Amino acid sequence: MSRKRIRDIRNEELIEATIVAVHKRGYGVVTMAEIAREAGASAASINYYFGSKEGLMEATMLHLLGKLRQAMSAGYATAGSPRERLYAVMDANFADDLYTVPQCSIWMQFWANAPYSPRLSRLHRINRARVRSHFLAELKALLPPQRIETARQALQCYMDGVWLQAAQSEEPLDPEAARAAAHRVVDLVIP
Amino acid sequence: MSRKRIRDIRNEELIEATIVAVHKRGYGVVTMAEIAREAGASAASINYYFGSKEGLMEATMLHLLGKLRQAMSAGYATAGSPRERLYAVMDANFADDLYTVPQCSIWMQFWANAPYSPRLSRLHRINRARVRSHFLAELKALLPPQRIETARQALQCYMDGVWLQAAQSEEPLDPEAARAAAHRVVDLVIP
DNA sequence: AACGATTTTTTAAACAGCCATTCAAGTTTT
DNA sequence: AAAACTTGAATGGCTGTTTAAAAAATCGTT
Repeated sequence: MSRKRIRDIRNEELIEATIVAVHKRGYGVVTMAEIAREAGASAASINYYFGSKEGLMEATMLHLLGKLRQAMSAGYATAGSPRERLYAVMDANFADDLYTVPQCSIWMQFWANAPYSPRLSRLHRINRARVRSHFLAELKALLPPQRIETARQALQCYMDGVWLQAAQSEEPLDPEAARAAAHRVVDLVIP
Repeated sequence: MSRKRIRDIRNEELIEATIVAVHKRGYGVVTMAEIAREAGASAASINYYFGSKEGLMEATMLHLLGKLRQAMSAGYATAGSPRERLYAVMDANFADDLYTVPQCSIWMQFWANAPYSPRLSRLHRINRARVRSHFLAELKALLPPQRIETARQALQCYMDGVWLQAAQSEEPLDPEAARAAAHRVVDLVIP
């Protein structure tokens, strides 16, 4: 039992440290030593747990993807209509514990590096397809078929674009305002 | 005269090589030697012309930003109404000679690295502010004040989001289709 | 047109530094 | 005692930049 526990604790600590360190220095530039220092551990122990730097990055993204998926599922449970479920998708993306500068920063680094790492690009494809199918399912109930694809593109690209901008921000973000803005965009696209 | 010429030729060659090499390998990973090989030159000559790797990157982005600004100006000249000028902004972003995988790829790398380089983040701020003011100027003529900001965000984030997606593409892009889709999004936002 | 002098361009080699990963030798936990 | 965990130090390799010297281009003068 605690054999599992200690490993899980270290994993989480190291992943949190990775998020902070990558945010501070950038994915391509950050070193194992910096991440280790951030976690109060040694570079060697990271390899002990994750095998390599790439393994650590994959685990970190897996962690964030999990959080996002979970937030989305939670929102879906309480939404009662297609439009509310669209709101829920947006709310999940701009949830208080996801829409922060360091995390948007990581996402940005993730996007930028996905084309050069099969493991990362696999995660990227899976996540994008999932979000896409969520959008399509709800839009089908709200729009005539010939307008669905344009609306989906507008909404999905909007979400990406907001994160992209957020990653550049030098001040803390305002998740509540982001959710309100996202709702207005949904209303703009689905009158 | 030809004293200037040779320098300009090398500059352009090296910048083109940078675009290709960064697209192939990623900003943070690409080496001076790889860029040099792509250009058929030596790493030392890059430093001779650009002073450093960061100087080369800045020059490369300056080059792309110039192309974008030029495309936008050209479109503005022939547009006769606010809506057509909005189309023109979109058309510039998805112009045949800008909306290609390698260039979207570079833009992605640019975005990801801007927060860590004062020189790059300066360029980023300038470009974003310029696009923003173009949008605002046209939207002012088309929408009541309280709806302008939401529409601007929707359009600007859409543009960023499409490029972000394009950078992940493994096939050549279809600029004409992208322009048509962008026009539909404009029509969606400005009925 | 020719030619030596001067400036500009090119690069091979040297330099100095940094990095991810491994490993052996410890420490802690079970 | 055995297994799990931790790390300092060593390894091997790669990087951007500088330097010095050669090659090419340009220029002033005849």
